[in-house]
Amino acid sequence: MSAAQPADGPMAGGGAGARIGSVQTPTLRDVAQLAGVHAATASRALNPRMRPMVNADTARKVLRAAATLGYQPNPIARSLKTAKSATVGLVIPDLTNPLFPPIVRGIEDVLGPAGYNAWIVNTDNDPDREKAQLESLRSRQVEGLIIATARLEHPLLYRLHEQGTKMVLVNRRVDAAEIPSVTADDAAGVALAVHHLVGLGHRRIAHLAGPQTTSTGVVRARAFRHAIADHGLTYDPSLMVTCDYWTETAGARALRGLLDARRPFTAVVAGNDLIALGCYDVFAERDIPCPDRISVVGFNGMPFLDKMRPPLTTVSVPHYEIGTEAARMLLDAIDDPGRHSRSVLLATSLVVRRSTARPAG
Amino acid sequence: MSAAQPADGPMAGGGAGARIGSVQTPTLRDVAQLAGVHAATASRALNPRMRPMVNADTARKVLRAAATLGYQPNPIARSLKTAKSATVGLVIPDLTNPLFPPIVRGIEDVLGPAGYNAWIVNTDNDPDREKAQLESLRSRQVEGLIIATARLEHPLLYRLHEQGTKMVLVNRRVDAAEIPSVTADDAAGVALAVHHLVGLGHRRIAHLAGPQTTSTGVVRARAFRHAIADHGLTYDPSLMVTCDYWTETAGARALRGLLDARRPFTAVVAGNDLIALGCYDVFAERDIPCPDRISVVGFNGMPFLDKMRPPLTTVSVPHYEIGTEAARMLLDAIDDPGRHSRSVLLATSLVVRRSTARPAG
DNA sequence: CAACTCACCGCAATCGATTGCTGAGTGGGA
DNA sequence: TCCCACTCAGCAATCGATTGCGGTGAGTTG
Repeated sequence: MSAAQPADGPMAGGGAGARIGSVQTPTLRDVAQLAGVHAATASRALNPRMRPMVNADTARKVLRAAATLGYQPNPIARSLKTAKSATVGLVIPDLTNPLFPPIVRGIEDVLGPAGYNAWIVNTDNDPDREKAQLESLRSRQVEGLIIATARLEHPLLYRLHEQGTKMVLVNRRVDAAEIPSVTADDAAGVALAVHHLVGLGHRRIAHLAGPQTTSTGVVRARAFRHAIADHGLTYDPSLMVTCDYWTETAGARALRGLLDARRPFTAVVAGNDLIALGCYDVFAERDIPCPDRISVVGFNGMPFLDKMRPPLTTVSVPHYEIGTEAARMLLDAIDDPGRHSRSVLLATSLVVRRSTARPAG
Repeated sequence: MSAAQPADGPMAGGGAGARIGSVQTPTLRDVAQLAGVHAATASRALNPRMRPMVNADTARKVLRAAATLGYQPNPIARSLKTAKSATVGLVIPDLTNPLFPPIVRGIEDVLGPAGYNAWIVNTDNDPDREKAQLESLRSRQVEGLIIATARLEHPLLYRLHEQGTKMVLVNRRVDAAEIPSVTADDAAGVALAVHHLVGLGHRRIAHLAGPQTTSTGVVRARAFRHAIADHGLTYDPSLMVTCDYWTETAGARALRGLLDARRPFTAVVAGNDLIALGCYDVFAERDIPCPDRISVVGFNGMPFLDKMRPPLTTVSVPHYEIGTEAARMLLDAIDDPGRHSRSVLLATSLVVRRSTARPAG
C-alpha cells in the first residue's frame, strides 16, 4: 500500500494536502522524510529514552528536522498507541466553591512541569453525574485521579481503587479502603478553634457540623466533642446541628434551628466558612450582633474573609499545598506503581479576626 | 460495567490480554464479534448518522451487544481518525479569580448536553505560557476556543483566527479583528454607576481604571468620561488612575496614589470588584470611613460582596450567562462554519449596597 | 429466464506514533 | 581469513474507530 503515498520519494513535497485556511501540522513522517530516515528512527531519536538506540549523528539530523518543521508530536496518536495520556482527572463537586480553585492551581503547578495536565470535571455532588464523568475520564485514558468528592461510603471509589486505578483523595477520605489522601488536620484545627473560644471565656459553644456523609464532617464533629471535653466542659448534644450541605443556606438553616430551640450559647464553630457566612445571614435577619452576642469561627480560610463584616475568624487550611501534595503523590504512584501508598495531614492554623470576642456579660 | 466478561466470541479470547488488576474495556471489535458482524458494520450501527446504512435488525443486534458489553467508544481512537475531539479549549488567566468559575460553569452546562467537554488552561497573563497552552490545545484537536485572556493587541489571536480556528472571546475583545465575543455591556454599567453616584450628590468622582491593554479597561474608562460629561460635570484627568492589574493590590496602590495627590474627590468607580476591595484595604490603613467619606462602586458582582464591610455596591455582570452564551456561539460556529459571526453584549445591572452614600457635607 | 437495481455488509486503508523483530553493515578477535 | 558480536535503521504490526469502495444476494423487470 505504499502506492497510496505518491509523495514518498525524495522529490515529494506534495505530501499531505494542506487544508485551505489552516496550516497542516507536520507529522512524524514529515520529519523523518526531511531527515532522510524512517519514521521509526525519527520516533526513537525524538524520544529521549529511546535515543541511545540511534546513532548520535542521525539523532541530531532528526532533531534539527523536527525543529525546522516545528514538529509537535500528536498526543492523540501517542495516547492511542501507548495507552497513556499524560493527563490526570480532577473530580470536584463544584468549581464555583472558592475552596477548589486554589487546590486546582496547586495541582496544575506540580503537574505542568512534569508534563502532565489536569482534566477537570464537576459532579455537583450527583452520584450519577460523578459516575458518568469518571467513565468519561477513564475512556480518555487518564493515568490517575485526584478526587475531592469522596464520601465515607463510596463503593464506586472502592471499586476503581481495587481495579488498580491510581488515585489520591483530597480534602476528604473514605471509610473502608486505604486510599491515599491529602487532607487538612481537621481535628487539630477544630481544637484550635475551640481553644480560642474557651480562652475568650465561652462556655456554651455550638457546632454547625457539615454533612456526616463526608469524612470532613464527621472528623470535625468528633474533634469538636473531644475538644469540648478536653477543656473540661460538658458536651451538650443539643448544641450540635448537622448541615445537609456545605453551603451558606444550609448553615443559615442550621443556625435558625439552633436559635429557635432556645438553648443558650455564645459561640459557634462552623463546619466551614460557607456555613459561617450562612450564620452572618441569620445575624442580619435577626439583628444579632456578632461577635458581641455570638462569636463565630469558620473553617478553610477562603479568600476575602478579612473584608467581611465582621472579618471572619477561621481555621486556615493550606489548599494550594493540598493540591501540590496530592499531585506529587499521584505522580509518584504513576512512576512507581509498587510504592506504598500513604496519606498525609497538613497543618492548619487559626486566623483570629473580628468575629470572635469575649462573651457578653 | 459488569466485572465478569464472558464476552469475546467463541474462539477469541486470544486478542488483547486482560491487564492484571484492571478490566480490559471492550472494543468495537468485541461488540462486532458478539453481534456476529464486521467492525465496520458495528461502527455504522452505533453511529446514529450512519445507522440508515445498516439493516434495522442488524443494528438492533449490534446495539444490544454493545449494551451487554457496556461498550464505550474510545474517544482517543475516534479523535485520531476524525480529527475531532468533542472538546473545546478554555483559556483563562487564573481560575483563582472569582470571576471565572461562574463563566466556566456556564460554558460546561451548555457544552455537556451537546456532548462536548471543556479543557481548561490558565495562562497567568503570561504570553509565553499562553502560547504554549494554545499549542497544546491545538495538538489535542480541540474544535474551538473560548478565550478570556484577550488583549487589545493580540497578534497570536489574530493569527489563529485567520487560520480559521473557531473561537469566541469572553469578557474582553480585541481591537482589529472581528472575532466574535460575549461581553457585558460595560459602558452601560459604568453609566449606571456614575448616574447612581451623581444622584447621591457626588460631583468629584474618580475612576480606578483597569489595565488599558484590555478592552474592558479602556471601554470602562471611556464610558466613565462620557458618563461624567453626560451629567454635565467636567472630567478631571487627575481623577483617573490606571491600575496595572485587575487585582486588589493594584487597586490599593492606585487609590494611595490618588489620595497622596490630594485632589479632592468623594467617590470612586472601580474598574472591577477586586480593585474596589483594594480600596477597602487602603480605607483600613488610613482610617477612612466608607461610605461616609468616600463611596465606592465595584464592577462584576463577584460572590460574597453582600457580606463585606461595607457591602459593596457594584455593577452586576451575568457571568454564568456570558459562559452559556459563549458556549452556544462556539457550538453554532462549529456546526455551521459559514455562519456569520456576531458579538453580543449582555445587560448589566446596578446592585446598590452600603458602600455608596451621599457625600459628607 | 436473464439482466439489472438496490440494500446491505465486509475488506482494507487510514489517522500518527510506537516498538518488536529482522537484516544490513562494521569492527574485532581467533 | 573467517566468523561472531554488535550497532543501527528499516519493516510492519499495532492501538481502536471510521469510511470509501467493492462484492454478494435478493428482488425486480423485460
